[in-house]
Amino acid sequence: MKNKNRDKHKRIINAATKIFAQKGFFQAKVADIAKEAQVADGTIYLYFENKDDILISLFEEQMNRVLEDMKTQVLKEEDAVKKIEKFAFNHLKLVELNKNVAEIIQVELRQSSKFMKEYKNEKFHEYLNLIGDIIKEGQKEGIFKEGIIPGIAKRAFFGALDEMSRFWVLSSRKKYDIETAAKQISDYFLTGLVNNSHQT
Amino acid sequence: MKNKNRDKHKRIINAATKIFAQKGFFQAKVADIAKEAQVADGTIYLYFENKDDILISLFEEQMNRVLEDMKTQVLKEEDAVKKIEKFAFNHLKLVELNKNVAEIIQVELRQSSKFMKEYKNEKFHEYLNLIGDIIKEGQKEGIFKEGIIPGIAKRAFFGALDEMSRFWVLSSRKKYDIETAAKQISDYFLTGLVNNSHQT
Amino acid sequence: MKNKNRDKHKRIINAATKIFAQKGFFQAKVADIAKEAQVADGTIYLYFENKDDILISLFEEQMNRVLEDMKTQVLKEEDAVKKIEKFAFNHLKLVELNKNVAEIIQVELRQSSKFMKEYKNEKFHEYLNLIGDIIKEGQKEGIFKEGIIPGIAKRAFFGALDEMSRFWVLSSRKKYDIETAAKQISDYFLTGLVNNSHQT
Amino acid sequence: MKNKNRDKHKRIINAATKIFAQKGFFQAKVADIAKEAQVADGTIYLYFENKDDILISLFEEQMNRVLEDMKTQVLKEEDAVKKIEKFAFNHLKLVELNKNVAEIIQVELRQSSKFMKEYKNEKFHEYLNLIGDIIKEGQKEGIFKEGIIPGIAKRAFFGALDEMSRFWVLSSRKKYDIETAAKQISDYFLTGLVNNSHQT
DNA sequence: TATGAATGAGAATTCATTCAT
DNA sequence: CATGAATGAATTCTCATTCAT
Repeated sequence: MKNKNRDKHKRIINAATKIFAQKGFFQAKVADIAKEAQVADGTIYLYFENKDDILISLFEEQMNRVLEDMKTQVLKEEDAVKKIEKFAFNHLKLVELNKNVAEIIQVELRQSSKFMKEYKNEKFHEYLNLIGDIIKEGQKEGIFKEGIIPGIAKRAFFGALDEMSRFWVLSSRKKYDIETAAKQISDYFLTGLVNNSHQT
Repeated sequence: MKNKNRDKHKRIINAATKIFAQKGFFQAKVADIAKEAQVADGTIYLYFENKDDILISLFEEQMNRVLEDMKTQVLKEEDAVKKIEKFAFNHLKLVELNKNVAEIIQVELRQSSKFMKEYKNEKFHEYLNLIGDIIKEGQKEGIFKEGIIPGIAKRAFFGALDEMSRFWVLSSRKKYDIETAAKQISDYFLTGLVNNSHQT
Repeated sequence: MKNKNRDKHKRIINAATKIFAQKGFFQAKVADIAKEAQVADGTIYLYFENKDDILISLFEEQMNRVLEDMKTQVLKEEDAVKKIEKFAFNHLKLVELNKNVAEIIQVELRQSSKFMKEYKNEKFHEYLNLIGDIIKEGQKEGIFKEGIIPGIAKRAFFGALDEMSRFWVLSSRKKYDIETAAKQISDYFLTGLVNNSHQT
Repeated sequence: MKNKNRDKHKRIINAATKIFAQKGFFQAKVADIAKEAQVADGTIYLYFENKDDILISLFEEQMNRVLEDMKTQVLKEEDAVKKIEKFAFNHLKLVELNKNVAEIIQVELRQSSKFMKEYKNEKFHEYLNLIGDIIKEGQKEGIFKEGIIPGIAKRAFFGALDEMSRFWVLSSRKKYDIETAAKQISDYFLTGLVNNSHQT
């Protein structure tokens, strides 16, 4: 019984993930999701309050998974530099493995402040703070410059990765492979664009 | 007559900018825009094909302005490093001055691939390429590392600035001032987070 | 312009009157009303907030008419006895002339306390009070017994007439004619059933 | 087993009585009734054909009780005058004791002709005929005027009582007590409003 | 050109009823 | 007999777009 419930809930979430990614929240019809999940339209409402609730639940659940994944991976690394590199690689990897989820989070999450005023996206902040914590740790260890403001740096780093993923998500084929992109981006942040050996 | 036309067109674009920023594209009603622009609902359709067209035109026109602005500003600087710094500052400045425009570009532009399949967002690519060109120029001059892939770096830099603006746009009050944020972000990209004087 | 608006408003009210009377409020579809009124479904919502609002407006407007009618008629009579008789006749006459309106007021009005909690049916109370006033007047003139409680008597009299109309409204053909019914009912109330010449 | 069945049937009827009275037939959900009766939604359909059938059964059963009650009480009285008085008092008493039943009969019964075309409300006519019989009896005995048409008078009397009950049922508190109201109403019908000692 | 009343297709949601367990 | 999860038909209301004035 519990299993079947779980199963249907999951089927709906998965269907919604696919449909929302395909069409976007507003253009996705509840009927589309039901069809994809192979349940009746009404069944959706046994598991979710309304259309908004599907999106919110989807966020929560997927973000939970992503968060766990990332935490585990990052903790494996010892120093802050490695952690940053790992984060970059992992983020892009996760995006590749969950294109639909990524697309929704990228595209629809941004609207959250519009259509779900009360919904505070805590999971997202947790995710951002993983970066913030690495930076603070790096500063404590003297590896990262003192002047860096973690609240800005975490966003900058996330934004860089995010824009890269968007590029992938929205274009059909990848121009650069994950390893390259991750290495490039973490390198920019770690050592900068400027050529140190160059003398002006 | 031509003037009057221009005037009404502009009034509608401005109204749409405000309304779209406020409610998002899908939740903004054409009637809302008409009201804000102080024209009749039907009048909108004398100047625009349909609702989508309002959004597209808005992008084009606003992006044109932004592009011109940015080009002029960046050209004033001599070397690539200064140009990067200027770009960062200017971008955030523009966001502050055109909160509504920024919000639309941030939130709604992302959906563009969804609801306007055929619309290729060239202006945005031009904007991105401003960064790409600075980087290439820097590389040519030997200031920037050779290994940097401009196609990736331009996105990373834009993404960093963009995430910062989103933070501003979506939160009501700014935690960091523009100068600080711009300096921080361009510094990350120019010289990295890593403390060079630190010996491991 | 004003005329056309009035016209459509009226057409919708009339259509609603017919449809509500035929099927009852809950089983009447807005689409039915629109069809009957020969307007598009959406047009209804230019003139009324929602389905409830149609019913409420209908009440208000029809009751206004009925109230005016009745006031004028009753005022023509001089003494309370004649007024009571006139009221009875007029009430039944109005019911006959506006079968649909009567049916709605009879059948649907009763539910008002259920689905429109906030709607205070003042018109109906005004109507009831027309009877109450006649009774008080009769008492003041010494024609009616002092012990009569107008608050009860007005309801009793109205109830008697109303039940009679319900009988007519719900059955297809009238068993008794209006004059007879009105005379009978007002006689019951004026002089009672008891045969005074009879000696126990 | 039979007992248990009866019990569940009764529980459902009682629950339905409460819920219908509270919300009205159309706004009452079968699930509400099931919950109130502490049975599963599906169980209802083991005892009743459908939602309509619940209402019809409810009428039948409750009206049977009311009818029996009233017959017994009225038969105790000897003459027609007393019987009328008794009927009035009893009716109002029954309404008070079974507010929910009264509310349903008052509000929902009126719609019966709409949603259950084939359902002929015989019990109600039996109830009405109790009054009719008293009147005929009174006429036979010479107590009541010959000119009175029982078919009209029974409705008038019932309507008067019914309107009074509606007033009670729909308002939260009673303004007049039962004895007063019953006495007033039966007096109106027995001896009329007109003051016989008054000389015009 | 400008208007805004009218249109009607479209979508979310509800809930009586069924049926596998 | 009892359950309650699942169904899907049905209905209200919205809003982009049109068109007569």
